[in-house]
Amino acid sequence: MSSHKAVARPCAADKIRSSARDLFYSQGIRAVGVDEIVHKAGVTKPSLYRAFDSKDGLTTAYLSDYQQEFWDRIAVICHDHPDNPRAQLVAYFDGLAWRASQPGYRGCALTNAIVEYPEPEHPVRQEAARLKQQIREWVKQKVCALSVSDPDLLTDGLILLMEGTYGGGQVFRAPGPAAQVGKLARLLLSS
Amino acid sequence: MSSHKAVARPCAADKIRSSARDLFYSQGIRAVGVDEIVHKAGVTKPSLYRAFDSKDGLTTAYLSDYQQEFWDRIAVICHDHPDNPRAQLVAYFDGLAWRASQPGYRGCALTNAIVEYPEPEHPVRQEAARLKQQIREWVKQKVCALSVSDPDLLTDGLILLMEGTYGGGQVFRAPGPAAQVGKLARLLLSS
DNA sequence: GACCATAGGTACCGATCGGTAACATCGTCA
DNA sequence: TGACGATGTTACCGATCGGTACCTATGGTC
Repeated sequence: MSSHKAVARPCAADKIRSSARDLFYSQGIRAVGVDEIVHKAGVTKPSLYRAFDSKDGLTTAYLSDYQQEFWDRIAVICHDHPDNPRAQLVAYFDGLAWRASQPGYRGCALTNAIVEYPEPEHPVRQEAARLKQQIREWVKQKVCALSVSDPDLLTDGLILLMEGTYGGGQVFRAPGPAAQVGKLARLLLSS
Repeated sequence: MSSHKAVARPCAADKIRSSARDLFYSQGIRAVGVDEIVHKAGVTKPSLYRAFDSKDGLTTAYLSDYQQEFWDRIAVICHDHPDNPRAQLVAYFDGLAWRASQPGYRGCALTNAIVEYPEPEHPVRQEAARLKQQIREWVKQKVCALSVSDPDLLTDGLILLMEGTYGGGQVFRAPGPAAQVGKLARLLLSS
């Protein structure tokens, strides 16, 4: 990647990505203007449009960055529980329950983006849906390694628990139903 | 209410509420301008601002209308399954699974509004959160009438399944995990 | 018919939006 | 030194946003 040099002196594009990541996640995509993004990043608007072709282009980059954070968490979990898909799934849901109980939790950036961009042909929505499908397939793969009676139903149940936490974590004040998602995932996994 | 006369000659406010309901739900609140709303309603902008003090005021009215549709569905279900809270819950989740599998499904208007308006003090968000709390209490009340071992955990599980269906129904193409929410609710109810 | 409240229509406002043109400045490396 | 690529500066564009002033038409009451 481009991390060992970029950390020392982050270029404008990186500062913009970081600024957009924080603002888009906490305030929503449509609610944040490009002026606010470049101001927080300490750069100017032409720098944004030199690195990204449009606000939509920056938004898809934001979704990609957010998804990378997901895979980073998964990598840590898989490292902590090697060759134990059940423990990996449980660890993810325990971490999710914790994050969803923190102040400022705003759910999943991909789901939120799909809510904000309902048009099926919109590039932001298509990218978010594509990345979501990858998550679904990761869960399905882990469930299939469990040799349960109905892996498809269990996968669907875990996905609904995840999405429910993304939504319920924003909707209800802590401690909300999202705090119990670890227990509920265990319940589903053992039935 | 104001239905028996309003149907014969719907006043401007009613036409605006109906137009806003369709546009806000299908395209999102921030994505729809007041010009589009009044154009679809066949009225003009001053009529909107005579009936509502602002777009936010119209939006909270939209959320209230949407919530009423929820209570109407609940009323039908309770009429179909009197004195049987378990059957009432199951019937709701079966209906939800069906709706979430229809084309154009966009989840819950209240949850979507909270995603679109993350600021805690925003009146739209506060109204949506207030109405959501009513739903949570309805579920809790039904679950408590069931005399199960851990009613709080079951309530949280059912809420997460609901919210998961709202999100997952938009994110994944049919047939997605949302289609299984009826089975999964039964599974949770019998454990 | 005189009167009045309510609703609709036309035209417009200032602010903000995403996006761009043209030019100055800086650091790096040959 | 000189050339170059990346960034900063300033000013601007057309479109769209939420919201409003002003006038006219309508319907009911006395």
